[in-house]
Amino acid sequence: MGRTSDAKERIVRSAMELMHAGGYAQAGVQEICLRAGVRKGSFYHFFASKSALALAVIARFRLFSDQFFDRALASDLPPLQRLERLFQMAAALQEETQRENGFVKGCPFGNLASEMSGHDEALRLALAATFTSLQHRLSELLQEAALPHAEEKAEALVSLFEGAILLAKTHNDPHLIRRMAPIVQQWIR
Amino acid sequence: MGRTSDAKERIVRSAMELMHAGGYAQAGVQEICLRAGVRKGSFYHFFASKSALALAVIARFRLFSDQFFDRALASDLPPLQRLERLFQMAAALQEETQRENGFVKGCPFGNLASEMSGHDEALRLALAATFTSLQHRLSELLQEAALPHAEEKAEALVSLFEGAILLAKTHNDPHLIRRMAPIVQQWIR
DNA sequence: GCTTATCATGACCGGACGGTCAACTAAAAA
DNA sequence: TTTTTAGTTGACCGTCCGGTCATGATAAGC
Repeated sequence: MGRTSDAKERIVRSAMELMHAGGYAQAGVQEICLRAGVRKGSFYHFFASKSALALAVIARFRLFSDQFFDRALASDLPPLQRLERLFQMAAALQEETQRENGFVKGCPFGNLASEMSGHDEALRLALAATFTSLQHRLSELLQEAALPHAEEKAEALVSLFEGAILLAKTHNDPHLIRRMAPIVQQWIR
Repeated sequence: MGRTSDAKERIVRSAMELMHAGGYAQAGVQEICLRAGVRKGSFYHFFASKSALALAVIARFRLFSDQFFDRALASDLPPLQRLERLFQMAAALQEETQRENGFVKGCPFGNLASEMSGHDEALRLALAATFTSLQHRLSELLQEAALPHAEEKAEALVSLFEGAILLAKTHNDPHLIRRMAPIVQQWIR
């Protein structure tokens, strides 16, 4: 019943772009609506608050990242080569955002985590779950490679991965992520 | 000539606390002044803008971090054990901030970098220089341990270090940083 | 003690912020 | 076709934002 609309979808897409590029605080509700072609009144028909939108944004980014990790870690290569492909693909992604925006946007989860996890518990938990998910995928990969202490090493790999993206953003040098690939190869054996 | 004052100092200290705990956007000029016991008019006597203050805050944090790295990497231990001490000390620091604030504050540089380096070039450069400084220290340490590819490995270690702190903040689990210590030992050899 | 440069004060600015609401429109279900 | 319900609109709210400025207080240098 009632009319249908893709406004909610447009709002989420708009918020994904703005929050990824400028962070949560920088992305104003007004600005998000403007880019989505939606009036602010409609925004609050779909979302109870800005932080509720952020939750939806994180969920949507996870769809992207899950597909990304599916491709990066696909079983068409030996485990350690998949790991290298993960870093190479992440580097390529950040190189692309640098070409388009002039600066490296970084990881949407890492960015929101450092900005929000101190004062929004719901967002913090959603972000933590995202990192845990990647950790589990990497842990399975390391187990497949018959490496000991897979869980702990996977945690370190996630740290290295997020840290490399953060440094790439800070130096505005996406190639930094690429330099991690051979080191990971060497370290993980 | 003219009167003297420690108001500028109080402002910087106040801003360090608030920006570390809540980030740049969350720390309002008003709130910073309130905690410093200074009226807002005085603030703009000492600082041209909020982002000028942030620059001073970063510089002041570097004094702290330089001392921190001096102690962590001091030559009273073999190189690799100094590296372990770095992670142990960082973990202890985040454990302390968690006890005091209820949540892990994370790295002041990493937090500001992910929030600001996309839209404030001066801050970005100050933050990048900070990471480069740590990288150089670690590179020298690795060279002292006669390890090849010291510069590249140092870059990876900085990534791992910052990433671990970011994950510790996201999971609100400072112990995560401690778990990196043995893995670094194993990886770096 | 007078001058002078520094610091302090508090009112004020325009605008942006997140959020609200009652009235209205339109499409799906009956 | 009528009802029902979801979606749309734009004006509006109070608050806080970073930033300004004229005026007044105070201590250092002479």
